Amino acid sequence: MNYWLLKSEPSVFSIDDLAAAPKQTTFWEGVRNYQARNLLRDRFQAGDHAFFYHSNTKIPGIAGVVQVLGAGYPDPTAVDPGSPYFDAASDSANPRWYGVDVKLIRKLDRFISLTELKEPRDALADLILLRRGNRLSVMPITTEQWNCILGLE
DNA sequence: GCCAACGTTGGC
DNA sequence: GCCAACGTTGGC
Repeated sequence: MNYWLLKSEPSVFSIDDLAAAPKQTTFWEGVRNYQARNLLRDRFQAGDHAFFYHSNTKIPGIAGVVQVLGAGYPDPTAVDPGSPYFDAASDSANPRWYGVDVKLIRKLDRFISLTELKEPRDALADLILLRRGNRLSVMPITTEQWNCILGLE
């Protein structure tokens, strides 16, 4: 059982989009960064939990909690020429990009903004999200960090 | 919209 | 393998 944080731009796919999706489930597609890919491919397991983070928006922050439904598997959008995530250099016989299925557990009662997460707090001092220059869109969260953030809610 | 920080590409 | 150029991310 692992904890993660998944970033999404709400203008592309928001927590409300997930809430409105069939079975409140979606394939987490379009991740095109190798470090994030390695996590999706090698570390994600059924039953893991993740925060749904809204990035690149007016008030960035954590909007909800999702459950990982299974291990990562190849991202079909990588080999779909019609997809905005198409990667001409990828190859379905030797997949380069991975994603996972996730299901909404719940929207947070109270949105936790990045500003609030940045308030000095020992438990979140090492949160990857807060590292200077961090751009990872899929990152691990420790149990302590997870509990601390849920405690803020 | 700006731009700092970062990742990737490709010439050499 | 180096590194300049370029493209992207994402907070502000």
